[in-house]
Amino acid sequence: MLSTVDNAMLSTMDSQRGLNATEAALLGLLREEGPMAGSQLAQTAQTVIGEYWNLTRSQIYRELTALTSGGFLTAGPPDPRRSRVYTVTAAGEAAFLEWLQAGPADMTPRLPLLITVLFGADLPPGRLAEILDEHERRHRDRLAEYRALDAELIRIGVGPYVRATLAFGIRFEEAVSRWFAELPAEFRQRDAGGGGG
Amino acid sequence: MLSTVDNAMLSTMDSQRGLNATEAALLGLLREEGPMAGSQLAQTAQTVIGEYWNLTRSQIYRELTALTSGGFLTAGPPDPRRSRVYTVTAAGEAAFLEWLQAGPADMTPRLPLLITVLFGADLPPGRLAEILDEHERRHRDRLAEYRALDAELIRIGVGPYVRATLAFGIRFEEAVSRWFAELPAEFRQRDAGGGGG
DNA sequence: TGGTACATGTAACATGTTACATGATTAG
DNA sequence: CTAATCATGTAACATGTTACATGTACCA
Repeated sequence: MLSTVDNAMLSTMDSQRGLNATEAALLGLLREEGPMAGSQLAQTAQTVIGEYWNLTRSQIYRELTALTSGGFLTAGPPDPRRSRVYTVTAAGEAAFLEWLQAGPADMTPRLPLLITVLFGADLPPGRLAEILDEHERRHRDRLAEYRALDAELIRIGVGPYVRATLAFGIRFEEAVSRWFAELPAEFRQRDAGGGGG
Repeated sequence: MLSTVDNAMLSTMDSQRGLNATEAALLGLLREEGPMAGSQLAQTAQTVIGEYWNLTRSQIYRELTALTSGGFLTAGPPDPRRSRVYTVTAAGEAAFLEWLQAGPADMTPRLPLLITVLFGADLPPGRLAEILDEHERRHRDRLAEYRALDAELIRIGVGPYVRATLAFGIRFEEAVSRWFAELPAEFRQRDAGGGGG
């Protein structure tokens, strides 16, 4: 046996495994924006990648702990509110760059709305139209937000990489809007009579 | 105490909780296509909803077990390969219709490619172009498949609900293609010199 | 100085993914 | 009849989500 490290120890501080996309994103943000605490990172992540990468505060805290015990981060001393500032280590930087270099996975689609549409014939009259209207409104609002944000990003002279990710959001929402507009008219028929009974 | 049912019992056969989108989809498919075994259902699901709802065989088996113990399905006797045919019960049908009526959740985006693009400046020269080319190719292929499939669905006279879900896929892939085409030219620059080590 | 609302972090739970075990079919 | 391969199902693990506990700052 060359190594004296046992399995129990490895399970606590497994430094060797690759990152997942969430961990990579957090390391990348910490590296770029500088050291910060969990709650700040949560806010930053929501702003910067929230549009296309869903994550929760809880998840961030867990990942910070795991990344620290893996040697990818160091944690500063806790302040009065027991929050600590995390800093990317050399190993963390290497792991991040390795993840980046390896290339992203394919996306795994999750569109509950399309499940509803697929079984739309099983809905009572008018209900599908309600659902579609509601979702169409949300997407229209989001498209407007994205466009406003894009104008703002251009104004303050932000770089092409951030703008490219926002451009994706815009093209996506445009496609969704078009899809809504092209749906068969019968999908959008409200329950005309108010159906007594 | 009005009820004599204790907690241990509820944890085994909790019939009351609502469905998630995966369970609803499985019930809907079983209801529409008729009773079938786990492996058949896995194939059917992949074909019918795989485009916009990612799921694995394992997940299907687990959900079938859970739905059965919840009273939403009944399982037939096992055949030589210990596969059983599952049938939707009245309670299962009610739960499915209830999920459908309540309306779908918003989608939670997960686009690893955009994480890579965001940090694209940290990649070695040419690597981002490679990654983009690879993903663009995959999406172009998928768009072609969807279009062929759409023509086929029209030919065999399939209903408007299924075609609406496919239409979403087509509009989405068109948007993705357009986004790729509009990316700044510098993102697509391959490593020209071959960079001597 | 007490109380209320909010911020922060934690732990339990639900879901999704990967890796394995088992047995049946088929080729030799 | 035996071995290899494939189909099917199971169980362990990783990740994501929800609900809770703790304490701090602000306000009366």
